[in-house]
Amino acid sequence: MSAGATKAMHPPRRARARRGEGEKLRTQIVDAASRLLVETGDEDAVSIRAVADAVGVTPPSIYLHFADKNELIFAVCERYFDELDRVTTAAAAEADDPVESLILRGRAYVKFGLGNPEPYRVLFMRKPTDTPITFQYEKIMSSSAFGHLRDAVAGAVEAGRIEGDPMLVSLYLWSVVHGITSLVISKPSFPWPEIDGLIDDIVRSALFGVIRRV
Amino acid sequence: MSAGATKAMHPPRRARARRGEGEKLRTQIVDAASRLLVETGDEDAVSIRAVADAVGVTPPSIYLHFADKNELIFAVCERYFDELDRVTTAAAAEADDPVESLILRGRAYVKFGLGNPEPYRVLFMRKPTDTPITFQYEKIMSSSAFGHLRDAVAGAVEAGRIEGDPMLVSLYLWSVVHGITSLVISKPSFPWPEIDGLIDDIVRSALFGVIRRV
DNA sequence: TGTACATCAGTGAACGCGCGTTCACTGATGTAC
DNA sequence: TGTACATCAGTGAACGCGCGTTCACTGATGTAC
Repeated sequence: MSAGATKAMHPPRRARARRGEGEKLRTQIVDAASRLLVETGDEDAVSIRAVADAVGVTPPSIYLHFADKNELIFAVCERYFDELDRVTTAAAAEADDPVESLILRGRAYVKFGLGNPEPYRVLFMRKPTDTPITFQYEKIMSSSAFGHLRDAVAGAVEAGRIEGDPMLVSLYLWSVVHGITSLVISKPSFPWPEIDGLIDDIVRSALFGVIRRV
Repeated sequence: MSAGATKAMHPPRRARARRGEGEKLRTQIVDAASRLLVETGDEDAVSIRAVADAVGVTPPSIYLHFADKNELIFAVCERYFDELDRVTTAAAAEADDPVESLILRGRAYVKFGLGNPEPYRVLFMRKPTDTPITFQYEKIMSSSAFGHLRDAVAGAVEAGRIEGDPMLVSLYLWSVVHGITSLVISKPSFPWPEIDGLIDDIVRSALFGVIRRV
């Protein structure tokens, strides 16, 4: 047994950035943290030490770019939040009909969550912390992704396809897609039916209801 | 400054149980853990040490009744899970009409969650752990509270008031109530409308849909 | 063209913390004789 | 009625762990003169 082989293998030390390129490390840190979050599927695995190790630097280097761990996690969140907005917007654009577009948007939301369960958990299922950062994050929440949903709903209401207050309907639809997403993430061993069919069924039920009309 | 006053005040040491009454401690431990969970609103605050302290015993005593921390948390979960089943069943019994009964059941579910946010989080928003215990818990999941919902939905379908597969409709309704409950718990700083009205609106939308019928 | 120097991009070692868990033990209490 | 003893219900002290964070430092690199 050769000495050192039993110890954890470190990736090669990262080459020091050239002068004026110190900001490169920041991006690499966020990259590594995102990768760790997805690969381990465990927020707790994204520790300062683990991230530093993944990048190939020492833990104190993280503090050259982030005031504390929260700020790093927040940077990771921001990325996935933007990505969620992108995929739902893209999906919604696939249909001209406002109702069909909402269905596509809902489906894309759930699929994003199930495809990125740990990021989704961090974004929407975590305990709210008491930092000002989190407050900003809440502001983001109420702008992009949710804002686009609200606009789409408002359009459907104006077109006479949906009835109700656009804000309330949007909160309702968000609840539905978040509900199934977070349940499947939290309870993978529950005997779920085939997932694509389930998503479709739920999104349609949300719009059309389940009451039998006589 | 009197010596000792600056240290954390310990509650009086618990009197040792009489012979044959060792099981009393078990109940007291679960009581204390539940209380801690609710009072601190933070699962992480429910540590072996904190629970032992709250009961008035030393940490190793916990291991006289629970194999590990997981088993203790599970005992606490079981309690709240039973309570959830109780309150939803009671609420549903308040109406004869099957649809109205479902509305009451849904409302009670959300109110239970918002009234016990940290227990609700532990029950339904946690990461699934890989212990056999958790598997049992999943079995419980599929029995009592969810089982009662499914029975109620099946009844409404048989009565011709609701259409669809009872299992799918139940999953759908669960998604809706879980969705709004968990969002409000996770995002308290989101600009929610008045909560009772919101719950009612969402539960009704879930049943009747939001599509305008021409 | 050469050299002193400020600056930048990090490093190495350590801090204190609270955690779950283990292990050998103790002292009160009921029971057998 | 008295005493030895097994059992029960705990205790006290310690273990190793990984964590976030801090602090004084180093060594390469570009720039001014």
